[in-house]
Amino acid sequence: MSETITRYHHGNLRAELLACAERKLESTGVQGLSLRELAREVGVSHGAPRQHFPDKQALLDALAVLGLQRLGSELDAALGAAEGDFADRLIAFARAYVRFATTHPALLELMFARKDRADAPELQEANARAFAAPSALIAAGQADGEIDGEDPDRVAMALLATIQGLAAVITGGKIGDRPVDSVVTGTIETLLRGLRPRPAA
Amino acid sequence: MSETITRYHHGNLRAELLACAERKLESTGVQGLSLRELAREVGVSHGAPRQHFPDKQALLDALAVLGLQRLGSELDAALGAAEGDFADRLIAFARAYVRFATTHPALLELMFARKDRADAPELQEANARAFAAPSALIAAGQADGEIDGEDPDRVAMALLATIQGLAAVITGGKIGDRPVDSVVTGTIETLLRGLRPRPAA
DNA sequence: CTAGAATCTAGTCACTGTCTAGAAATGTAG
DNA sequence: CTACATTTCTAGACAGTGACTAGATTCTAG
Repeated sequence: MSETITRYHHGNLRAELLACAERKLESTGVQGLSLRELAREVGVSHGAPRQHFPDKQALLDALAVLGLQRLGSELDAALGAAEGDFADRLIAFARAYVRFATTHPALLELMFARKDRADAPELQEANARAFAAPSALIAAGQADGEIDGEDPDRVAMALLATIQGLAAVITGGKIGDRPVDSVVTGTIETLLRGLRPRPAA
Repeated sequence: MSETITRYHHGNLRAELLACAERKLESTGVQGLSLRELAREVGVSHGAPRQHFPDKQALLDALAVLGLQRLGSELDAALGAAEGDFADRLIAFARAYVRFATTHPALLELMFARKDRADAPELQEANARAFAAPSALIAAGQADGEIDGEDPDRVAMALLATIQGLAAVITGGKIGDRPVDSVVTGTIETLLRGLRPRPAA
């Protein structure tokens, strides 16, 4: 912004690398992300990124953490602004999640890429933090009797799985020309109807 | 087996490359798949694979097609052996799908690699063929009134999305120590309960 | 038997991620 | 202000990769 002068010490290489990487990620995918090209675009030698990320995977992990933080913020905002009953709030959450998934598909892929990754605790922590509000919402719904009891977090898992699957189907382009929001709303309503306790069979 | 003699012409390089690639895929993931290493393991020069696959992506596409064919076979077998009512058959399908997804996670990732890939029509054809039987099952369920009408293939999409999401959640390791089959069964039953037409609200 | 096509080898190129040594800038006592 | 230590960046090197090319070898029609 204010300083276009190329100093020897860049100043905030780490942040700019991450920003540039995220920009590139959405356009070229994970495959087309090169540390050297990144360094070139930021205007720094090819070995410079190593000072801030010991590994390419470290850069990707940092990107994933950033993505989880942003996703968490958007989910929090959506749930904070949501009004109405339990179903309305749950649908608001689903919509926000799907919106993020369709807006940043490559980032999402990165965020949920590797399975265990026990070597990256900060990733799991960021993950838990991002889904704190939705988890609380579902727990509250169960406490209020909006959801059939049984195994409490098994139904939570079913809900999250469905929303995740919706996002995957939509980003996969298998939705055709249907409006996204109505598909998401309809699916969640259907699932909720099956989850709601019913007086008699 | 019968011929360990290394002839100049390998005989069936293409098939063996695919087999070796699929073996490697499950152990190292897509990232750790190298054309040169593949050629080395099969005992052939590094340029040989190019005769059968003009591109690395072509090799990956062929792998995906093979995977879709195998998935289709397993789904057909599961649905063919399934007995009982609509719900039982649908659950059989879901279980077979999840079993495949958990057994070959890297292959599945390849099969549904998020891209339009309009340049690979054989992939889309293989995809349609693999899901022919499940689609027919769902359509039959709708025709028999087992499923609430509305938009016919919107509910089909919801079902597929849920199953796909279940597979993603399970391969992601977020299932804990719960038994896979009961989670799958429970989720599908819940979803079906919501889909079934009910007399009154 | 003999062209011609199919198949494989070997060499090359640009590119990548990682590693190393050292230069340049910054920070910190004295 | 000076001298030293640390951080940050540069530059060069290395093995490995995917892609391309020319040419050797084998198979297969005619």
